Amino acid sequence: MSSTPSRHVDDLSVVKSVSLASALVREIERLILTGELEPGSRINEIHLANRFGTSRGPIREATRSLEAKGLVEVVRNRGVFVRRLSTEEAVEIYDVRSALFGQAGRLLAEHMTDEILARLTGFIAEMDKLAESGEFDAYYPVNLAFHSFIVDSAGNKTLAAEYRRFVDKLHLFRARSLVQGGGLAVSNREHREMVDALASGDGERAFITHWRHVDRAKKRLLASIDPQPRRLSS
Amino acid sequence: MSSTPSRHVDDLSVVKSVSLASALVREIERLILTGELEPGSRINEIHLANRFGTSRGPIREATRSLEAKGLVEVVRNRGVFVRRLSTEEAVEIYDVRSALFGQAGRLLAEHMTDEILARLTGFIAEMDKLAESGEFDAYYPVNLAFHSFIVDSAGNKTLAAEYRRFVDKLHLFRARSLVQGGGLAVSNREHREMVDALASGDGERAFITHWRHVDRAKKRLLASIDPQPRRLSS
DNA sequence: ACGCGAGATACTGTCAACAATCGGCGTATC
DNA sequence: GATACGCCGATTGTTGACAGTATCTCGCGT
Repeated sequence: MSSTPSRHVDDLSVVKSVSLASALVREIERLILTGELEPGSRINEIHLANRFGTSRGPIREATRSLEAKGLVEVVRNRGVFVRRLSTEEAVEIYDVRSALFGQAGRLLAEHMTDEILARLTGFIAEMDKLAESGEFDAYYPVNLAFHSFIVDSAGNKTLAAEYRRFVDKLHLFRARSLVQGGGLAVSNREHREMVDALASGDGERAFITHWRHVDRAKKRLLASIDPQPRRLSS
Repeated sequence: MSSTPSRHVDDLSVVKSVSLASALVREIERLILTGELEPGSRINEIHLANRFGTSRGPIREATRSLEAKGLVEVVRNRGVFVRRLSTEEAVEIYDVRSALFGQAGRLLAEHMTDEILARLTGFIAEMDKLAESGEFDAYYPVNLAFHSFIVDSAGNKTLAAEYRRFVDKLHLFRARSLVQGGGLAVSNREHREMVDALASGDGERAFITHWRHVDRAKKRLLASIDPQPRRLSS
């Protein structure tokens, strides 16, 4: 419980330029995404208020904000609960994500630069190295950065924000490890196809490769969750 | 579709099953989308509280929710303002919308039924009739219903909700009429292409027709706003 | 022992009051 | 006459208190 005494303290006293509620949104969001507040668990307003040294007002504003973002669920007279994603919802999110990511690929392909291409190939080389040496823990963050870089470079802030929101939301799925894993070497082959398409400047081709990359991740998730329900196991 | 736009009173007394703030979100959202609260205007908490007969607390919760939805903007110590969309943002939203709508078309194509096809062709026939007889005012709502029906039938609630959110958000664009108009007869020709693709069950083809339909609307918007295209292709 | 209902409890929903901050307006000064 | 300064009203930020509701506990009856 009492871990990570690093630089993240539950103290918002320095905050003045931005509303207290806004800062609380970020903090509570962090608690949720790091798993400190587990999906399904209830959020106690008084506890949080004490923890952050504020009253319940700003806490309530923050939770309503998180509700609109889809991270928590508010039940009248019962409280707010950290949202728990069903398999169906996770799959739905994958379909939204593939659409957005494909579009990002299309947009990026239409205004590529040499510098962007260099960055992209750099990511791939790094991931190749990590995959070969078996440093799986280090692979995932680079993979994430690679995807983020593509979305951020597409030149559509709205699209980028939405994509990021759905990636965050996937953390609420029970089997988080499943959405993180994925082929590695297989995945990086797909990455190469994506970058090739981007380099060609063909928006349509870029869309397909990017869309398919996420769609395959969805299929892997489905396969690992629903393993041919033939018979009830012992 | 539980909206009864005819008789709307600023009274929420009947509400008990759902939180007051949630009801306020809907009400304020309505005020914004109907244009009663114009983009750029400031929302006075006390005025709203008096209007709805509540205190400022629930109003604040509602506005924070709307902030997360992207309908309003909160400036510390200054208040909340109805969001005003720049041309760039409107274009960005079109790119998000086309991605989502294309994906909806793909999903729908993959599980079409005769009944859905009948409904779709019904919409098109009705729009044809209205376009010919020049009833432009009646055309737009049917057009909207047609698109909504597609997105709702795709079988992905998350996708549908997001699509709807962005369509709503486009109402915050200064030249609302521009996003409503659009070829009519031209538009309905595209509609026919979309339905043909859906009927064929070819997801890829459905995606392209649906994506292109929204993308063309974006191009029309760009053309009418920026009369000299910097670079033209396609 | 077990089900059931009244009371206790803990929490959320809402409110009114207090504190802090911003913008406007008048005035003084150069 | 123009500009800088400071006061004041208006509005937001935050808080603590009160009311209503769901859940839990415990005693009672069978």
